[in-house]
Formats: sequence, structure tokens, C-alpha cells
Amino acid sequence: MPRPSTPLLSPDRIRSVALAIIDRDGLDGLSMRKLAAELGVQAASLYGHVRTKDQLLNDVASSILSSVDVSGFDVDWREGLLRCARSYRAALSSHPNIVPFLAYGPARRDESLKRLDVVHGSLVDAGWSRREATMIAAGLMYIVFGSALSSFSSGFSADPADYSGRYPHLDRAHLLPGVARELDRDSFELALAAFVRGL
Amino acid sequence: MPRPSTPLLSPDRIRSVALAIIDRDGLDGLSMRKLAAELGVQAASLYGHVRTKDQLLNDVASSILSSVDVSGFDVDWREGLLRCARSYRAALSSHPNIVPFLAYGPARRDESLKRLDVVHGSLVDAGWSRREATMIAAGLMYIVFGSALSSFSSGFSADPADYSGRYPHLDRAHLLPGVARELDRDSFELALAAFVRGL
DNA sequence: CGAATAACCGAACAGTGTTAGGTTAACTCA
DNA sequence: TGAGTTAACCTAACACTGTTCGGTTATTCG
Repeated sequence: MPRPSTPLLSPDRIRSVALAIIDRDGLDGLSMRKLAAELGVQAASLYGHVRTKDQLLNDVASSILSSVDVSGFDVDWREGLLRCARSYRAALSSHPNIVPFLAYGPARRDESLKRLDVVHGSLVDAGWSRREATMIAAGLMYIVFGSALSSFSSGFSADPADYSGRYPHLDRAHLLPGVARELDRDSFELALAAFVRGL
Repeated sequence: MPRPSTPLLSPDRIRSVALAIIDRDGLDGLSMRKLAAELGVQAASLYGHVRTKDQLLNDVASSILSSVDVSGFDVDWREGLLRCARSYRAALSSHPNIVPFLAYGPARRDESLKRLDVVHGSLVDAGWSRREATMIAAGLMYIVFGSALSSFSSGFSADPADYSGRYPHLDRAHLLPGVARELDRDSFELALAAFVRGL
């Protein structure tokens, strides 16, 4: 196929299909050849629109982070922290398979830094020292990313035999996958509330 | 080379060299061929001692987790949580490159489950409901794994130009890598203290 | 109308995890 | 001691991976 009348590819289309594959097949399930195939194209063609696979993943990551909401700091810093953490987690948990990539280097993406700048500035304005502000922001990220790795409740096996006998206090752990989503959210809310209250 | 007089390989030796490579070159820096080369052997020979690369990584992970200390629950549950979290983080942060792998599925490794069983049982004995115990354990893991991903302080650039101007409140972010270790530990302690206090 | 550019393709390169089949040393047992 | 088995390594290959090079053709601009 030579140059088509109307272009088959665009950065937007590539990003959205890439994210769909990641959601469906996991992070390892995304290859440039598979991505190209689903776009009706050969792998080499992607490199006219995307610099590298890593860059593509970064772009996908940024688009996800753009929904993180730091408007709560207009109210007060506690509300800001809560709202930021909740929207951050919501963004991550709607695309759990990309979280391991995201967690690698969140501090170099513009979408992350813009929001971190607001958080840090608001905390300092509220009277925290710069060092404290940094630590509070870090602690918030710990809870957000820790919970978004989400491999806690949902990481358990649904087979009772994997636990009964061997782990006396985990005899109901096989029930966890069934309530994973709800339990993960409640665990996150518990950790977040305790953290913000304890500051 | 046929069968050598004294075996060149053993599961132990393979694991320890694998971990050394991961510590030195990162998780992606470990390949079966490189591992074999450093062991003075061809890649295929490894498969007489190791089922798959994934299994090898799991074994390495388990050996790291074996140093997590849950003895603090003999004192009381707060002390148990603190000591468990600290030793967990210490174990992870001495091999930061393997954390992304570890975070994938901690709930299926025997070394993890044995300790989780103690944590859960101790919390229930202390009067928490089973559900609360699960959520508290999850929250603790959030902070441990979130902080061990360690990409927070150390993930920043050391070049001032990456921040000044664009992010007004992050004008000293380039100093973070220099104090990353200390700041990460303090942030972890802050989050941990706030969490345990807030329960 | 001619030239430049943009969009795609085929083929290749070096690397990955893993398997099959072969070779030889060391061990086991009569 | 000698035969047979097993264990430990090897080479070669398979099907993948991300990425690059050079080629072909449709569109667009001067």
C-alpha cells in the first residue's frame, strides 16, 4: 500500500488504540506490531507519527493524568489533598494496567509536575515549610500509587485451597477477588483519611 | 563444554548473580543470556536449574522478602505495624530495581502470605474486625510499596532549568536528588506515623 | 506542470525467552 | 571393573521484540 488518500494514522488514534490494547491485554500485551495490525497498518508506519514506544507510553500516561483535579486547594489544603488523591486514584484505577509504567518516573512528566506545583505551592501558602510540603506530597503519592498498583485485594487467588490450612488467619482470603474493587476503594479511603487526619 | 567436574551452576548461585545484575543494571538489564554469561555458561544451561525467568524473579523476590520482620506484634499491634512497615521498606529499598516486579503480585508469594497471615491475625486478636484488619494491612502496603517505588525524590532531574520558570513553586526541585535518600525515608516515616496515629 | 513532501510498506538487524536434541563426564550398581 | 543411567552442559533454532533503512506512490505547493 502506497500513500493512502486519507491518512490512516494520527497521534491521537495511535494513542487511543494503544490504551485500548493495554486495558485489554496488559502492559506486556502491547507491541508495536500488534498496535499496527489493529490500526490496519505495518509496524514501521507508526514511526512516522511516534518517536519511540517509550514516548508513546509517556503520551498515553500524560493523557490519563490530565484528569487529576487540584481545584480543591481553593477551599483549603485538606480538601485539596483529599480531592487530588481521589481524582488521581480514579484516573489510575480506570486504567490499572498502565500503572506500573506510570509509577516508574512520575516526576518528569509535565502533566504531573504542573499539578505537583499547585499542591506544593498551596501547602506552603497554608503555612507548611517547603520540606514539609514536599514530604506531604510524597506521602500522598505513596498512598495513591500504592493503592493503584491494586495488586492487593485483586491479587489474591479465588481458590480456597491456596490459603486454608497454610495461613490460618487468611481462611477467607479467597473471597477477596469478589469484593476487590469495593475493598480496595475502602482501604484507600481509610489510608487517605488516616493520613490527612494525622498531619 | 560437556559435563564439568564440579557443577558451575546452582539455584543459589543463579539467584544471587541475577540479583546482582538487577541491582547494577536494572530490571530490564537482566536477560537470560547476560546472566548465563556472567555465570560462565550458555543461556540454555540455566533451564536445567530454573523453570522460567519469571519463576527466577519470583525466587529472588521471595529471598528479599524473607527479612521482613513481624515480631513487633508480640508487643502490641501499633508496634507491630511500625516494625513490619519499616523492615519491609528496608528490604525493598536495598534492592530498589526489583520493586516494580515485586509490586505486580505480592499476594501470591508464600513469603508475603506468611507475614500477612501474622499481621491479619494479630489485628483481629487486638479487636479489629476481619474487614478492618484487611483494610489496615492494605493501607500499610500502600505506604510501603508507594514509598519503595522510590521514584519520588530520586525521580527528579538535577538540572535547575527543568523546573525554574515553568513551575514557580518547584524552583528548588533540582536539589531533591541530592537529598533523595534522606527525604524519602523521612516522607515514609511521616506517612507511616500519620497513618498509624489516625487509625 | 514539476518538485517536494508525506504516508505507507518490505526487509532487515540485533536482541529477547525458551525448547529440542546432542555430547560427554560423573555416578550407580552388578 | 565395566555397563548403563543420569546430570550438566552445549549448539541451533523458533517466534517474538523495538527500531531503522530504502523504496514506492499519492498528495500538495510553487
